[in-house]
Amino acid sequence: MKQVKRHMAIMKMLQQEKSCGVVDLAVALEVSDETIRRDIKQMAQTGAVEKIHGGVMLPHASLEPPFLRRLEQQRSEKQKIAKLAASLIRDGETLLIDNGSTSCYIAKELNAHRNLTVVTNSTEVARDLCARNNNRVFMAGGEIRADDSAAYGPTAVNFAKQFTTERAILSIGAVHGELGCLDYDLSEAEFKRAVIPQAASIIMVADHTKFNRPGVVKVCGFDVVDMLLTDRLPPQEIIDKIGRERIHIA
Amino acid sequence: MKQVKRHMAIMKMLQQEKSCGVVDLAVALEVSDETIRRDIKQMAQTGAVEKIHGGVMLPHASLEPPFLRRLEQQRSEKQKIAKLAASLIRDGETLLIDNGSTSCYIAKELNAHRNLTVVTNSTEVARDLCARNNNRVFMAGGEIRADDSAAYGPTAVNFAKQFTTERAILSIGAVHGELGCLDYDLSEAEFKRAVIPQAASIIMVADHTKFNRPGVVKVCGFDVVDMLLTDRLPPQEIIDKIGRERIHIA
DNA sequence: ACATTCCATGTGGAATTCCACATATAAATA
DNA sequence: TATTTATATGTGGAATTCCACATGGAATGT
Repeated sequence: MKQVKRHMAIMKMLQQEKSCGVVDLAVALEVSDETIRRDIKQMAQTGAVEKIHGGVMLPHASLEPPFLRRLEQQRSEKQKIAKLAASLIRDGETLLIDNGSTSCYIAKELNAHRNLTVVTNSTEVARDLCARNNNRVFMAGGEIRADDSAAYGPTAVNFAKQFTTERAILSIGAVHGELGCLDYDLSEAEFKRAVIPQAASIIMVADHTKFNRPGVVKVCGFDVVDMLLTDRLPPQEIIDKIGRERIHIA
Repeated sequence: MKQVKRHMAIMKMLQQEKSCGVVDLAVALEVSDETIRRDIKQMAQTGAVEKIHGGVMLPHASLEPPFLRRLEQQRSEKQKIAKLAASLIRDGETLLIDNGSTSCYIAKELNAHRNLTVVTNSTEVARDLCARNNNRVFMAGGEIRADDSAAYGPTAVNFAKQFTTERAILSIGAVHGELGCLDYDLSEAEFKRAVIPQAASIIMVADHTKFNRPGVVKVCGFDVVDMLLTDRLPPQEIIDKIGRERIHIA
């Protein structure tokens, strides 16, 4: 069984059992204890699970399983994209970062940057960045969604609209050759639409599984996208619409 | 050397070294390895430090050392007060919880409660409670202070003023027989003053070290306090002012 | 097709952690 | 004061984790 499959399997088992032993997992997935330990180590680094002596458990007081699962999907691709994003950002910039699994990785990759000014609706991003390197963090208020512990709705939108930033980094749910940038959730889409005019440069981040997926809510066309950060070259029609020079492969 | 002293010593050493080995600590503090491990275990439960194989380190992306230190001071007292607070709260209540070390413990103790509606300016409290048991959490936005990752200022105040709750649970910095309830920070005091009229019942939480301390900013008199939760009986003049029946000892 | 490189996995020994029990010290009670 | 109770600390053995190295297989390049 492949590594990625195992990680998903471990996540699934954790939702039923809330904690699993290393030996049990090794037997169930037919690999050595040590391999399970290495799996666990990687997953713990991203915060998807928490290590305990002799096994794993879901993180103590943290995000809901659906979000944790999204965090694990295409993890290595998202981490590569995050590294690329971090390399584009210089110390002292002003950023708007919305909520999304890739955004969480970006926040972690920005751990060496200094004097950033960050506007976000994600408690994850806020907590990661505010305690570091003289950054300033402005967090949008509102009702915190249990799913991903981020704020949406008019309060969050109005808060974010106060700011003008050099860049906005947006995790997009789907990129479609005909329809442009789409999302699955209305609140998320509305938040993105509201902040797009506030940033001088729009950076979309999306791993390759987002290409030509069936999205639900339109966020924007390709014309507003200044950069698309991804892990593979998208289908030709998307390249034509965005322009090859604006697409950066991690 | 006493347990509490050791914990503080470990915190201090961590700020210089960022990670310490169990054996090194055991030698330095002249106790057995196992004792250090037990210390570490307790401290890790509160989130003050993070366990690693063979030692401890500061939590990956978390609060600043000053707040972590406050979290460790009078830990067992604060935990007792938190348990008492949790026992007073019933499922389904609406609460306002401000930021403070005791508040963080209260949020953790509320892990079994269901259907709570919580208004807070603390990302710690918000994250702890939003992912649990069908709670609804409303987080105040604004600039996030690096020290304790909570929001203060007019944005946070105006947000909180929208709500009316059954109880407000406030961590108070100092309780003075003459002056009433005081705080050390103007922003914190202003936030508390703003939310006091919004709650039907005001619960102050303060461990015994807060009694007759020299506070800086006045928050309110004793007349608005419906309950004082603490770990020891305060000096007589405070008892007279608040009324014995309103003081609850954990 | 072959060689090379890279990454995932398995293995054994050393270090570390956990657990149960014994002992010592402090706090509470009669 | 003496007795009890609770809490903190030390000890030894079993289980667990880490680390370095060896092996196998997949991807890449020539």
